[in-house]
Amino acid sequence: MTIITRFAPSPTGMLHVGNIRTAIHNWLFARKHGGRFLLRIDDTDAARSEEHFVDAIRTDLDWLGLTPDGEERQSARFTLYEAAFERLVADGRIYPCYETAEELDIRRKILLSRGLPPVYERKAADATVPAGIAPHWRFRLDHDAPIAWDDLVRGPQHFDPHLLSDPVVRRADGSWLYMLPSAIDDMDMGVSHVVRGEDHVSNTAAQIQMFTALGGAVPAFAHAALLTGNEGKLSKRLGSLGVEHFRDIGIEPQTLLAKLARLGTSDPVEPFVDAAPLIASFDFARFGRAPARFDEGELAQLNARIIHQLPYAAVAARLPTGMPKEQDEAAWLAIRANLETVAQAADWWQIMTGPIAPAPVDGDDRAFVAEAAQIAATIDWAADPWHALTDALKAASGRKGKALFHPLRLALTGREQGPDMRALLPLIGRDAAIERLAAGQP
RNA sequence: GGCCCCAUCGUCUAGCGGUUAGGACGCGGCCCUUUCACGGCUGAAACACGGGUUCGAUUCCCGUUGGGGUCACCA
Repeated sequence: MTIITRFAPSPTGMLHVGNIRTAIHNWLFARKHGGRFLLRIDDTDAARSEEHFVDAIRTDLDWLGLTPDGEERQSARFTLYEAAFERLVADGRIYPCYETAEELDIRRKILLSRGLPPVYERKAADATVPAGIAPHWRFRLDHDAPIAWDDLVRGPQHFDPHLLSDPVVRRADGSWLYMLPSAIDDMDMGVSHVVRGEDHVSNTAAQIQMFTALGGAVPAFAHAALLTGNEGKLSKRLGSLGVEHFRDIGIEPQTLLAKLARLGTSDPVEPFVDAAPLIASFDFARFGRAPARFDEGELAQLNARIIHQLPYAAVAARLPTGMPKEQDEAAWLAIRANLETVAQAADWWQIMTGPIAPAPVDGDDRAFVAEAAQIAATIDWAADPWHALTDALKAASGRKGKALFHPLRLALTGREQGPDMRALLPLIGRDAAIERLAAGQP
């Protein structure tokens, strides 16, 4: 059996952390089993769907490296829904309703205030049908068919249909609601595994009866526990954190992938630059059933660890210019361990290519730095100028340790700390180095 | 309120009756390093509470408390 998963966002907003995690789960599961990962744009709600969100979704998935193996759009599949709808109406599984939204709302509140589950109450078969009102339509749940499935994350699940409302599947104006088209599409697209968040479990209960009523096979389900914010609550912030935000603060796609693939599982979050180990270890059996906390601080630290490993090829296009081409890679390798974001490379690039502001060298060190400038002009710059320079200076000045190297670093880079000078000095270059040392006083 | 999940270090978790309660991230210390970072080693750090069951409960059962989800003409 071919594994087919789908990610089905509705283009009513940007993708956020929760969405992205669901997409990652679907992608990982399909990849692991050599299956197909499909993107389905759930845009049945014409009023709220916007085309630029569709583009944004594609762009975000692309940035994350979650390339879909196919794409569908619900707005292009209405005839399919129409046919199924008519069949279900003929079978008596879909029936017209005439209550107004206000009516239903009041009824719900009454039920709730009496401590009862706010479930939709069907009208008697002989109830009077109001004239001149276009009906909306509900799917009739089979109250005599207990609902059960073996969830890949949650284990055996059971639902009593009496506790569920007959879901509204179509509005009075003919527009579709999520529930039925989703089930139809999952069948039609051959989706074998529906992977989504825990907030969908009760939908699954109703949709299982739809699959059956439609005469199709019921797919497997995996409902992952949701994410919470730092405070342990499902924060609004979490819902607004999108790919764009992460990209803006310098988070790499690999970081998001590594974090979201493992958060809430029993596998440790590790700084994988490559997705292969994430794919190999992906298993719903390792998912916890309790909500997991998404922490931006932890994400930033993971990001740094990933950047420290990023090969030159992965960042070359984003690096600043100004470095001789043959030294570009060496420059990246020299500084990457000191970065938290790739954008910070610009600071070190400036230091390597100049110009830099004259460093505030202590009065005591000025003569020493001046001496360094003279020696720098005499050493061999081809091999290891840093050692050549410091060795010569050690002999000439008698200085050693911090007193020896600290004034040099300061004069050469303008900073107290940074990458290994041995790697940095050749990249700064002979002339610039001598100049900076000579100008070692403000 | 009904129904459904869940409850172990700060965080993510392993544990499936008898364990020095393990790992990862973070944190502290040490080492490496002529700085910082990286890396290596090491340390501190947890079974929500109350009843049962049992020779023995972190583990099984019930309850309490707490957290999450859901009960839309949103997805």
